[in-house]
Amino acid sequence: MGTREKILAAAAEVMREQGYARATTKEIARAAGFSEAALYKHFADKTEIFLGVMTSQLPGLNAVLGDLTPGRHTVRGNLVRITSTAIDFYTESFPIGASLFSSRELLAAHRAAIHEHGAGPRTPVTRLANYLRAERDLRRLPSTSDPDAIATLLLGAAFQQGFLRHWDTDAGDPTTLARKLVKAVLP
Amino acid sequence: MGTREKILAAAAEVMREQGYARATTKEIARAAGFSEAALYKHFADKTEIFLGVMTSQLPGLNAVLGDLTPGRHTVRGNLVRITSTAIDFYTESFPIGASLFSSRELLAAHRAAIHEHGAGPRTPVTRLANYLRAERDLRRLPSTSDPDAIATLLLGAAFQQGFLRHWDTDAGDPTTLARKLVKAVLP
DNA sequence: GTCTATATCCCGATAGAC
DNA sequence: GTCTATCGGGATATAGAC
Repeated sequence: MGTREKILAAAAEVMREQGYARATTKEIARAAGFSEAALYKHFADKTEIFLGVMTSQLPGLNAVLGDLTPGRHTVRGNLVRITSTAIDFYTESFPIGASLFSSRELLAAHRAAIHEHGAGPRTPVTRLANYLRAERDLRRLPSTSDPDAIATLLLGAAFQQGFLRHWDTDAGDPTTLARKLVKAVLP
Repeated sequence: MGTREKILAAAAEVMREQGYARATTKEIARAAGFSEAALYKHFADKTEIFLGVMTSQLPGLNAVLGDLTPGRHTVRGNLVRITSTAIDFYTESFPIGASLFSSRELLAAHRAAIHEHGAGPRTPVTRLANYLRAERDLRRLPSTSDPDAIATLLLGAAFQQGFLRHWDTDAGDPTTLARKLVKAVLP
């Protein structure tokens, strides 16, 4: 693992554990085992470090969404798996994502950065809705069901769980909850 | 409005508009029309100001939930109104709520403060679920429906919308979305 | 109660040696 | 590429006059 990667991993760890306010260059450097000056040989400024964390250190929800193949397994099973994974994903990324609201500049910089990748926080919802539309076309979902609404509901609930799990540490098993939620949207 | 209230209102405004990082004592004092020293005559420290904002300046979702009376109006109409209000509520409070993740101390302090009031971020979900249980007992909901799941889905989706609306400013009308979501969870 | 002025600290970022 | 040392600035919080 190169210096750059070590710095990003350390930054992600500090942000998760201590919050953005404590994620100072000094603290990141200490956690990475380098001097502060070394950070600035690999990144232009602190915002660039933060953007690097967002794009490379957060676990991928998209990878799991990519495995979704219409017609394979059961729709219900696929939705449970996606919802459960989404709960874990949002739980992990919530503290770092929330840091975006520390400053308008950070939010704007991040928006610009990921806009270049053509992705965004709505992407998972869109992809899940597209999958559901395909299943509906295959007659594996009633023609009356609303793919967009179902995707919004399931991933929205997963998103909020990501927040709530930092509040109550004693939240239940993601899969158990996912099963209940899916049952409520699939007739 | 007393000095204390002016300070809290100014602090809330700055946090919403500029983010927590820019919500410095200097900036809050300027927005409130006082000196920085005046802040410390009314609050012990900056954390106390933040806690005051959280408890007194955020709009109440609970007030609307209190208006819910099982058996009155239609279940569908009630759910649309709650969901739509929740979208607005979460949109307004998201930037300030996200600031909680700036530091572990802030999160811990806030948790302790609202624990005394016996409330928390799960309260709206619980109250909505209780309302739905009552409607189910009145046979206005199928006996097979899951009140907890429906409440989690609707308020979860509203919560995520609160975030997404800060990303895309061009999000649709809350009521229109609320109607689609409610339709998907009510058979 | 509110002000001006200041103390103290620590942040992000850079200079320059090796 | 990495270090030590340091700068300029701005943060929270306080002292003391009115």
